[in-house]
Amino acid sequence: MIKRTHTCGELNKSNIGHEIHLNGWISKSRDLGGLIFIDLRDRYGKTQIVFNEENHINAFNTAKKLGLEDVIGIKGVVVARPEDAINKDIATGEIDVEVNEISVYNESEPTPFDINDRNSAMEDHRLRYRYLELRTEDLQKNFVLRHKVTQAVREYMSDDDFIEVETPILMKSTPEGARDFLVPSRIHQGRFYALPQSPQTYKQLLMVSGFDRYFQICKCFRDEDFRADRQPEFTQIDIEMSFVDQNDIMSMATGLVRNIWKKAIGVELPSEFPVITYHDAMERFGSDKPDLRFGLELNEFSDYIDKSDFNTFKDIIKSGGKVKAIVCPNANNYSRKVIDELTDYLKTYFGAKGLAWMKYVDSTLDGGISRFFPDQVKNSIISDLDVQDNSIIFIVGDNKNTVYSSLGALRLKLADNENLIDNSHWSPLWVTDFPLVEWNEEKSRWDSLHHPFTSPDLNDIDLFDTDPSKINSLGYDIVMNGYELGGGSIRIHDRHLQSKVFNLLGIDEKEAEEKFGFLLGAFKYGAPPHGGLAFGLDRIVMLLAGCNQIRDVIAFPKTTSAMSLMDNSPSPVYSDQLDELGLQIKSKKK
RNA sequence: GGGGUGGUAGUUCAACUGGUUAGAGCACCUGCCUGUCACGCAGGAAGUUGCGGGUUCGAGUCCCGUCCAUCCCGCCA
Repeated sequence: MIKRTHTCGELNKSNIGHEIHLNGWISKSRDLGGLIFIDLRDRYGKTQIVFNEENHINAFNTAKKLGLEDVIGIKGVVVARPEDAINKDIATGEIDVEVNEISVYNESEPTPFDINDRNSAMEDHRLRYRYLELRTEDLQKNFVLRHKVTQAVREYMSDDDFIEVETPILMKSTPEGARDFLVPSRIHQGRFYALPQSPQTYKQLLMVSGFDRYFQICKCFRDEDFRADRQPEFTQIDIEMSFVDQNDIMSMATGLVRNIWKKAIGVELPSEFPVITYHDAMERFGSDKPDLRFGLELNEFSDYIDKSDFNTFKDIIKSGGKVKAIVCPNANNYSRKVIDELTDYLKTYFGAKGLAWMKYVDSTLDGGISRFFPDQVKNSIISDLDVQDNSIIFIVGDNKNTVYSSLGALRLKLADNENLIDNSHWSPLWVTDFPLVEWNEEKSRWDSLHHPFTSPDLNDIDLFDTDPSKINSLGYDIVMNGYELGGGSIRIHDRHLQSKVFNLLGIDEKEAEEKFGFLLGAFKYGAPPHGGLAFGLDRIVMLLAGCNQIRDVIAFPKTTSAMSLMDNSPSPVYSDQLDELGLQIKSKKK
């Protein structure tokens, strides 16, 4: 083998005259007859190597037969390019390597798509040949970035006295929350492990063990339906601390995020991130993960409805609903057709019953539902909401959640339409004061908003018996540009409080003992006050890389139906394997 | 579980209102070419139109079913 003395990204004028060796893949070849130019590529860059019929006939004849993506090693001499042949676009563009010896390690069949152009094939095709897609410059960049992020995390955490502890991948199944991936036990037939949805209980136990400051970069598994930013297995940066309050955790995590952004992409984030309550986030942005890179805030509109003749909305308010409005510029962009499309979008996806509107053009509030408002009320709307000329006001009235979700979605869509989002801008924030529980209509019970170990605000204990919906939790989410980067909470470390919460959630003592007995047991023996949070690593890298799908930063991702197209998993297994596990497959339901 | 979009040569796409032998770029094969870098020129091979049914004289095109991919809603403590 010809071992490389340099990579394909580093030779330049200073190497002229040197005898060097390179290894790499053939990225492009240009055969001019007696002269062949080849772009040789490795993960560091590309170097143009030249085969000349007159100088080195053996190497030349070998090169004649080469195809794209063949892997070769060469020996040659670095030479300056003629003045008019210099390529300023690449780092190695001032030199060539004149090849005098070549060794072909592996010839490539024609590749299923063009390695120089990642978009030269559809995604399912690229996923089938993921190892080739990973050869593309785009993806190589993403994984270098991902490495920088994990390095930045380990450096920051380690410098701050955190230690990384691994927790089990085979653990106890707890049917709360997401659906578990189950693993059958051979030794204990009929029993199952679950893959962790997160190391939540383990990290709390590590606090009881006195580890004080723990972190881990670990895989988590959730068997739910998938999206552009959700995979069945994903990576969390998992963190837990003892003897701290919410502010301690938030300031540590702010520092971590700042360090990641600085080390990975050289961006200085502000030393403190804005903090907004869950209630305000929903009221102002219709989302618990608002994108603060632009305005278009939601405005309260009920007062104007009260003074109008618009009975539909009046009735909604009477029955406990809400009416809110967004003021959007460039009313001239919103023809009847466009408005209808927006309406359909909100109806289809967010359960809105309609989308009301009025336009403010030439100092007149007109069109849509404007005729229901007396002039005086129109004037208040214009001044209160600071409506500029050529604006359109979109109004939704419905139950609280529908108003939030539909106007929250409309806000994002309008920002996109109006090009209001500065993609070079980073806008982090904390969202705090989440409700502890929410009412599950379907199952007629209270569900945790975060998880059952989240501490309620101790000032709200009285509300357990009066109005559980008003109990705040000591939970917090960190949000960047409209994506949830992570979240966490102060945990309950007191058995009695934990029982109280279980009780509220309808988990009786027997069930609690069965599911979480090991954790409750640990709390008998000196559990320190503790809390923590977890970040979605994939999502962080996705944002830093400027991608909008998480698959672009996971080396071997699965499809939205949780298939691995490359190795065809999940796949059937031999009946022997099932027998050993004591399992039998039911015939598929039709 | 529900909705949208897509599936045609190795690949990316085209093919009007259902109508001749389903076309083009890149890749591939053959030949020519000593300064290319999207090299150029000449020629060639390459198709179960995702799959299964149906309507029709005739289906890539229309209808029904199904599979796959993707985006979204539900779901994701």
